[in-house]
Amino acid sequence: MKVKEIARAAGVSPDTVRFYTREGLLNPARNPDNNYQQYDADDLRRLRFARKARQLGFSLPEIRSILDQADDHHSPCPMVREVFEKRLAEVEREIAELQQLRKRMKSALGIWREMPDGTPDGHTICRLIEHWDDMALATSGEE
Amino acid sequence: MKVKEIARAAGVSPDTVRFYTREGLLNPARNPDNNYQQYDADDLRRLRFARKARQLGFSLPEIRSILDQADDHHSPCPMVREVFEKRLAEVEREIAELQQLRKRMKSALGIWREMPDGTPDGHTICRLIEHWDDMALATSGEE
DNA sequence: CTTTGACCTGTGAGTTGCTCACAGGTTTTA
DNA sequence: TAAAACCTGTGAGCAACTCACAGGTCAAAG
Repeated sequence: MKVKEIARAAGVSPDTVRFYTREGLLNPARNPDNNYQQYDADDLRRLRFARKARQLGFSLPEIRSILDQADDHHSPCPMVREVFEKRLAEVEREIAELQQLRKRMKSALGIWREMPDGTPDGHTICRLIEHWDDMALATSGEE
Repeated sequence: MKVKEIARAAGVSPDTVRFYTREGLLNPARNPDNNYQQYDADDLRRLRFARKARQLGFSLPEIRSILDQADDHHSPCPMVREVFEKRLAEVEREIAELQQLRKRMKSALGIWREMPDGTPDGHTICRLIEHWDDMALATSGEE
């Protein structure tokens, strides 16, 4: 398979395929005639795995190390579980944060809507953001 | 106020203050003696506004234009409301996505825990990610 | 047989919102 | 008076791509 073909098969852009190749996640062979990259079914599996892992929040270095360990045929990935659980906790934190944010935004919008003139204009909103002083919200505990 | 002072007053790092200054969000005067930046109360208000707006998801260019318009004393920000509502929709989409993700992750973890050997190891998880084929999940509709 | 168009190659830069590092000037403190 | 702590501007680094560029290759059409 050439770049475009594997890209299509995995549902990503050719640029992404090239990028992953650069980053060492994919190790295609070469066509000696024209020096084109030649991906095989295993590359496709790796690529698909990578995409799924990305969706779960794994970073490219993490994915690469998982893939590399799997390649070495010895204990595939003892760190994966840990990362997975860490990621889950992170996702939950993100959700909580966003829900807080949504609540604030909606209530602001509600307040604005109830205001004398009906729909609030940008002017009003500017002032409200400016005086939005009860906004402690997830800024302190960044990592 | 000098950099460190305003930074502290707004709860950000001096680097951020400098960055915002570079980007034109803050227009401090200069101490002619030593060429140090001199921020005043207005800068502090701008900075605080900027931080709050950032937390609401406004981009720096957006914030700058809001601030600039407010400076010009003419109609401060008619686009703000629109951006605000767009942002709210986005937040809700993100929440939905993350909740989907969490559901998947938890159910996977649940399945793994129920498995014969009790706690799943990395090995198992690798395979499961690999075969996680029902994962259509918010990948298609990126923007 | 040549030309067009679609594909391939590698590399380098742009994106966002900071953060960090560097080299040197200034001010404060001991 | 010398060290520590601050200030200055600038340039690079981060993540995960995406896009652009200049040039090589290939299939089919004229």
